[in-house]
Amino acid sequence: MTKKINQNIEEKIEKCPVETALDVLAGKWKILILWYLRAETKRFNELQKSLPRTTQKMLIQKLRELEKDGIVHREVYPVVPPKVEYSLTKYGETLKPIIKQLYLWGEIHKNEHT
Amino acid sequence: MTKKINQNIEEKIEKCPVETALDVLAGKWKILILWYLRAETKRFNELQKSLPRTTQKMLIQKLRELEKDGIVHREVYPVVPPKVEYSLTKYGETLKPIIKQLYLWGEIHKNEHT
DNA sequence: CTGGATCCAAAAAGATACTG
DNA sequence: CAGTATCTTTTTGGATCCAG
Repeated sequence: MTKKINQNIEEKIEKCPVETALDVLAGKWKILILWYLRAETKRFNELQKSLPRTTQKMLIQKLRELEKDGIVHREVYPVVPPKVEYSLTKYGETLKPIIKQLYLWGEIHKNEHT
Repeated sequence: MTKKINQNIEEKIEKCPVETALDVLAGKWKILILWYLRAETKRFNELQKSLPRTTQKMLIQKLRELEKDGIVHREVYPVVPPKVEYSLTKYGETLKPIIKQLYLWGEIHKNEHT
């Protein structure tokens, strides 16, 4: 236990802050998921429609990782048919400026990039 | 009727600007490479030292991709021993605000992230 | 029907040895 | 010093099946 903690501390010391952010955001589709959750809570199938190029499996997988990292909140309603809503946590909200910069860049350069 | 159909088509066809940015930045280590090139030209082995947790192969592979996308410039000096320098292009410089936001976020949250 | 799990193939990333 | 070549591991993609 102590060994593991020390390992983590060591890693953190030499780790660049940019890498800290990437630890949370790396992984395909994650940033895009946050983008679509930026303003509102969404049901699972709404997210699926927003991300037509991903698969159900990947979406679930990435949502679980984001949930684990405390970025996304998952609310299950015990109803029939099933209903699950996803939203940003307070912590997740702090990522918005990053997403916004990505959006701004994309807006400007979308025509240059085939 | 027609209106609704058009709306749906638009939504499906149009790519979100965030995705445009991710097209260029996705891929492990890419953003970190840009971070280390943000202020200065670096030789290949300097980059390797800056990114101790990546492998030579990945570094080369990602540098090639960034070069292909016009973000990084590769300058080869025909000397012995070989010397290759990497730097941001003008286009690459436009990504700096994104990197800066990632840095700022990491600075603030590096201690919260277990 | 919605949300999720499982199996298998493909692609990306990692480790390591070798070269001009 | 700056790469290649090759092999193993991890991540992602697709299809299909399951529970309520």
